[in-house]
Amino acid sequence: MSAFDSFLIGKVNTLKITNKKGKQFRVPDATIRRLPLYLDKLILLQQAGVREVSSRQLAMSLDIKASQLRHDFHYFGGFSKPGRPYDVDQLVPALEEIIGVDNPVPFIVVGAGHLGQALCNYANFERQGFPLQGIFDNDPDLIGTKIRGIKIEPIENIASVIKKKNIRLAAITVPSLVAQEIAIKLVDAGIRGIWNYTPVDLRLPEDIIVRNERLATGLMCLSFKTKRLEHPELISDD
Amino acid sequence: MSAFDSFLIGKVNTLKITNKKGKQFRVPDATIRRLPLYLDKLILLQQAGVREVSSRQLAMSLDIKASQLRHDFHYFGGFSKPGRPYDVDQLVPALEEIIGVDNPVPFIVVGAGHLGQALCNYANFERQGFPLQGIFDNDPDLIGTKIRGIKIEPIENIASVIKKKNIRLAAITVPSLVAQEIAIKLVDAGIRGIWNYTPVDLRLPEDIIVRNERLATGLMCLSFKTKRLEHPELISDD
DNA sequence: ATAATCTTGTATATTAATTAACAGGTCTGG
DNA sequence: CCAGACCTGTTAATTAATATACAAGATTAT
Repeated sequence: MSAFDSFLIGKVNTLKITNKKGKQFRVPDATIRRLPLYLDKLILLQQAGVREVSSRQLAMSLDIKASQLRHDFHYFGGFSKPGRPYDVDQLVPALEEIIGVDNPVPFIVVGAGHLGQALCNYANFERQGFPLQGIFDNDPDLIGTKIRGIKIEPIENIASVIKKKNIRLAAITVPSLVAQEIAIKLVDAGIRGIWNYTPVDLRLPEDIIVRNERLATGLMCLSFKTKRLEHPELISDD
Repeated sequence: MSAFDSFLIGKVNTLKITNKKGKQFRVPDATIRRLPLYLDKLILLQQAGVREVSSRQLAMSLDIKASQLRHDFHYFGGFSKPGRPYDVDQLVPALEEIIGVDNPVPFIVVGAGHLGQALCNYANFERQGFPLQGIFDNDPDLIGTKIRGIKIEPIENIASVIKKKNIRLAAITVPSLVAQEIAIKLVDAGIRGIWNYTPVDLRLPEDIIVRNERLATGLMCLSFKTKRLEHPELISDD
């Protein structure tokens, strides 16, 4: 099975990159999407004490073809000595740099409802290089309470926190009605990437990256496929 | 911007479908991925009282090309009278049937940690046709407590609930160590689709649909793109 | 030393997905 | 009644993504 999200929808910010050999490539979106999965798996291997991994092994564990993995890596160049498998301890930081998590990337969560709280409680973000630096909501009952040691602040504080801590990424889990308004506020304060959990199509300047996340999409995809496996009359495989 | 996840990784269960005109198509995975987004948007339009929508309007609101939307719909056939835009009240149930949510699709959540609780608390699943029918965990402190009126039950009860309520879909948010074991248990009890929030590559029979979800992936994609927009020397656009 | 078996990088071929183009149908205003 | 502006469904063209193939280096065993 394979991937799915808002990342599929909308204009693709095609990125060109110059690799270490000075050759220019347009990195396909499909490749960009796989980079975090490679990194994720490599970190697991690293933690397990694995020092070397071949494209074949790594690809197999991700259910993709080894050639595709090599093809993906090829855009960035030179991850291994010729004829030798990849060195995990070398590949991890290389991928971290490419993905942009070589230094911690702080982010904030705006909207501390159930979904917002869940995001805040998800400890793995920190481990994966994304320390949570602020939680904001306008509900007086929530303001002042803490999640994972971080105090929920009123939304009016957002701009000053963003500027003070130099934050670029924000997740928004606010009610639809205020989503656009808050997104603008975030962008004005310096946010460059928005992780949008609301069902609103945010209209923002072109250089702001928006990633729309829709939880139910996952269930719908599962539903589509399981339904057809259970009702073979809907499918025809020749 | 566009989509991104585990949906991209692994073998694609290519589905063929016979449309209303008796013509057979192989529905591309990319199309399947967009169907829930179409439905989602159409329901919003329906709630807003919109009766008709053209491919151009609908596509624009999703930031895709109208021709792509028509191309996607084309696999399933006849959604509109010739020359006329789509009838929202007609299209919604048609898409619901295609996606398999024309009848409610019950699901369960296994693992009631922070992430599991967040999923359970996300009210929109029910509204979108996925009523939550059970929450399971082995933590004695959690068993018996309620989330949205649903009591957390011990994992040993899973099989009987699945069978009694005829459940096909399950989300798992359990610790990695027990993920494979629990997945097997679910499949044995009748689960056909697994929404996997653990970082484990589940090894299951071929006819079981697995959708791997990785939260941090979203932040990584944002990070990759914002980093390159902020450091133009990494990009070269000609 | 050399054959067998690993490995990666990369060019080529194949397949999939997206976009464009357009034949007809509908509707509105004049 | 006809022109212009919509509309969809469908095929064709284009572009993107994936898979194959293989040259060349490394390693191991004999």
